Amino acid sequence: MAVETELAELVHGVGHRLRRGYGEQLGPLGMSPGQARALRMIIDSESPLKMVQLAERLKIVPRSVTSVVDALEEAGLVRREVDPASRRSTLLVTTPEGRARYEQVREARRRAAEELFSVLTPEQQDQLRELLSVVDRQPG
Amino acid sequence: MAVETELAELVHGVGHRLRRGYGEQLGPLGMSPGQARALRMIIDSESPLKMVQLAERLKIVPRSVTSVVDALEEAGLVRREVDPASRRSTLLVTTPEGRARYEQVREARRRAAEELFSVLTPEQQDQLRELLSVVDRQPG
DNA sequence: TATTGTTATACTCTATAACTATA
DNA sequence: TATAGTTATAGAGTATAACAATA
Repeated sequence: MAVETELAELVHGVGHRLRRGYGEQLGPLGMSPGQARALRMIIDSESPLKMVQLAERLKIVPRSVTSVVDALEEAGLVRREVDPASRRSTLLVTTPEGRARYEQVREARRRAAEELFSVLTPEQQDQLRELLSVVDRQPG
Repeated sequence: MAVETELAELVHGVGHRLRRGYGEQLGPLGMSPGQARALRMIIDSESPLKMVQLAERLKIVPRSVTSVVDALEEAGLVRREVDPASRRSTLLVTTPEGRARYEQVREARRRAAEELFSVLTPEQQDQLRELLSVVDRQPG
């Protein structure tokens, strides 16, 4: 097998393990990984995000963001507010419940990642992060 | 952000890029990445695979394999045959078209992976493969 | 009783296209 | 006319549960 394709297979495998583990940790919290990821983006943002901005950060199309935010709003974790600066924009603001839930989500995420990557020494984790950063931060 | 969760984010991002690139390469061939992956497993196997065995190798449940194989069979790339050794088992055999198509699929896969990982030197690619192997080959 | 595969169903993640409201 | 978001729809990938056929 070509060197590159083997790498592809490994990324696939590790990603699979990650989703499985994270999903299990997340299950009791009643959220999907995608919802948790969106909640994180919303909370981590300095200023309230618009739908389009969340789409950009999640690297998905605006229509797909609508579904994710619907779920978060229905769960009472975020609210949609009309942007005072332009009525066609929606601002996403977190509720106290959303922020509380996110603390649990972050802990679940930490546990899942630690479980998976603890086979590596801290130095190896650094190396891995370095290499993946190069791949993930190239244009395109 | 914790070291581990940052790693999780990077694996997610690289996986996303990989699926996107591979999907684009694969589009003209009329196959999804999942179908291509299954076809590869079937062809790479020494002896004809049973459905359960394919499920194990793809790390998905047997029910999910049924759908993938349905698609491959409908496209004329594989055939289901009754196992002479046990009538409740199904053997998966490739057609000449399946094997020809796989050559194209493999080339598409090679191009997608090369495009993504060519920002790394060959030595870095080795390193990355080493590290990911450790993570992916742990039990669980 | 255990194994193999399937029917039926559903959830997550994501997309394109067409439309509405606003700018 | 361009932008922000939504309704409608679809497809890929995966799962659980119940069941039939076979062993």
